[in-house]
Amino acid sequence: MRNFNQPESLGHLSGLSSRLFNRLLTSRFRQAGIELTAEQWGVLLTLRTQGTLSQRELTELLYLEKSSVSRSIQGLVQRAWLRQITDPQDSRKKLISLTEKAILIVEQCSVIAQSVLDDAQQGIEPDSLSQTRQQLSQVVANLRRLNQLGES
Amino acid sequence: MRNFNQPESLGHLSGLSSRLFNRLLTSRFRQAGIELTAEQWGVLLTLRTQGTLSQRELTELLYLEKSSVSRSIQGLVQRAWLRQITDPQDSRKKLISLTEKAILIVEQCSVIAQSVLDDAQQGIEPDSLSQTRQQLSQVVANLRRLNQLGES
DNA sequence: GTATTTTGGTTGCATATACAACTAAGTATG
DNA sequence: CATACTTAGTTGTATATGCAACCAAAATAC
Repeated sequence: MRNFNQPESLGHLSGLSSRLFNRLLTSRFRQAGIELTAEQWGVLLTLRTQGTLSQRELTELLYLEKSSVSRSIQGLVQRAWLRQITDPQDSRKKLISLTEKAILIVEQCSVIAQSVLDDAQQGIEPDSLSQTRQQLSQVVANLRRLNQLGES
Repeated sequence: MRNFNQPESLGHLSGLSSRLFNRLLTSRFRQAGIELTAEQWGVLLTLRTQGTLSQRELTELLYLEKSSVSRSIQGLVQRAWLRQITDPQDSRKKLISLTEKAILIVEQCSVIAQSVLDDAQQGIEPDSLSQTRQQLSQVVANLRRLNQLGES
């Protein structure tokens, strides 16, 4: 085992953190009467800030496989939170946008998401917090590059 | 939307980081001829450092639902990487331990996991890295507490 | 202008995860 | 001791995710 230390590794910590964030977020949505998973929330929020997007654009912004995005969208379309129309310019593309219903929900969910974030970051100095975000972004950038290398 | 900023939120960053870590880890395992997912690796490593554990103990260490652990173990037992024996003292409990085969694999995988970690952390000062780990641990602790509150 | 390649999406399949309902075994209460 | 409660695990169901194989439409090559 040498000096490999699981509980303190960034891989382990980020996984744990991600899972716990998602659990809390989903549970607070449910408390508010909104049946929405953390992942679906990510899709809705991205569309709210970016406007109409093709599925491919969503895969790049969320850094997910196209199949994952495809299925996530199927569910949200069924629940009438997303509209999916074929691009008249390019009939391969499907343009995804929020319905009016979803826009209202996103407003509510934003407040909840902010509360989760605030609660999770309790007791941490804003300065060191922004440094942490910066480091994590660097790690994410490194990993993106490394994952892409593997693909070629 | 006010000032809620998705791409920089810790929730989003940790999710992204976790997913990318797992992808890279799995892909390097595969390159080394080892069919092992990042999650299964977490189970094996925990057992390697902690020794024999009941499934309940594993759920606490990994902070997973008992059902997730149950299924993960089923797969690893089938592949003869884990032994699962009923506790003679308490026949509800199932004691899980690594097989000899798995111990050898864990050795190989430790090297790979360390390389992933090193590569991911490239370009970050060791000092700020340890600070980042500390902050993330604090966030995880906060989230654990908050999730538990919701349960009661 | 057809043939090939690339691109955008979907579907099949496997693992991961949570939650809820369930079973079996041990513990506690009267 | 019998009933109730608690604990350890499993199974059903739903979503999430990745990978590979596939389809259809667009772009490129010749």
